[in-house]
Amino acid sequence: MAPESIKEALKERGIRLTRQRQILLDLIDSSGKHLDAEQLYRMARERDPKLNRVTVYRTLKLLKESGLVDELDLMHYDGDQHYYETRRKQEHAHVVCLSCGKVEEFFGDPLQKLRRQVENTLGYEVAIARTEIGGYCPTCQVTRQEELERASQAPGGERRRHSSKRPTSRARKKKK
Amino acid sequence: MAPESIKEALKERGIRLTRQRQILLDLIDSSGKHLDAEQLYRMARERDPKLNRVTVYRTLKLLKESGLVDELDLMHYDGDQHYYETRRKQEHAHVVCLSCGKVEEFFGDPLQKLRRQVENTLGYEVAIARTEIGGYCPTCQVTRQEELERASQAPGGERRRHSSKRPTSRARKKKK
DNA sequence: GTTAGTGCAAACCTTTTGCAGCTCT
DNA sequence: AGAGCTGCAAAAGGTTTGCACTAAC
Repeated sequence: MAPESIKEALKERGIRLTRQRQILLDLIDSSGKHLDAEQLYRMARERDPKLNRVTVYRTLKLLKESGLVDELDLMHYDGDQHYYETRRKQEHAHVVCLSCGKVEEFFGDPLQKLRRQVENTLGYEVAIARTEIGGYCPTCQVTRQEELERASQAPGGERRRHSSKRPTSRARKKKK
Repeated sequence: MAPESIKEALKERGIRLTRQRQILLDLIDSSGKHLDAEQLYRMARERDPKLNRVTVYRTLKLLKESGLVDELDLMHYDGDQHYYETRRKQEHAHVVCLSCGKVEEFFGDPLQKLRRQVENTLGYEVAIARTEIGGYCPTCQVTRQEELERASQAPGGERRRHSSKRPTSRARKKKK
């Protein structure tokens, strides 16, 4: 959605287009990435150091409720925060690599079919559909394969193979 | 998945089957509903008043990492907590009514196709797929229609129509 | 007897709320 | 002028962590 039409949409709803909201709208719309509230807050503060974290949350809530942005979880790969993107023409799924965290988007007819089938078979009026897929990207599949081999060769390396997990989100957070 | 095979799977991994875990496993597996950590905790305490909330979280984390249960958000309809269900044979989507909170499950080939296409076109090894759909169930569609009509007839009832939102999760929480 | 798991208290991260003051229209 | 919005401080909700003790293998 073009920045202009977003702003139009807000005006139409009697929602004021304040300086803070313009900054946030710009950031979400132009970044092209999936930003969470904290990242958005940091970026916004570069343009207006007075802008408060609370305003970020309030704006996001507003945009979400107005259907202008979509809220994502991205499989909680990096913690329990939410990510945001402007709602685009085409429905798409988000594919997250559980090993390196890369996020890719998938467009394809199964998504449209899914929506239609839910409407037809369950009689729902679908407002929003979110599909998130966790897996391993081509690059990380190789790495993982090597790790598994190494583990099975190591002495006593059979039990508890699932404990070779990456640090938790909290742990990673602190390191930053 | 039958309780027995879950327990087998754990034993295989060298994970101890403690009294607390048996209780929780039983609850998740037999309830048939989508329970969150807090509900699970309350129910577990009825069987063992000493069982701690932390144990619930730790057990859920363990089961999730072992791929024995799936974690859901259910569109955050009722807050930001997570819900759990034992991983079943058939992949399915969760359809949440944004008005009454009812949750239905949808099985259908678009889900399998989606998975296959992501694997083929992006080259990912898919580990977990989660599709959540928010919408309005047949019953609530009627109610909603009436509300919209009433609103458009009411004096000055045009602007800010999106503010006719239900109370936030936090607000609802307090009422309980 | 080890090692893994538990309970308790305290911390943590993310998000929301109350309220006084500011600002768009 | 007046509703709407912001900032600040404080709280809340959900979840995790550190550590001493206990229980499963």
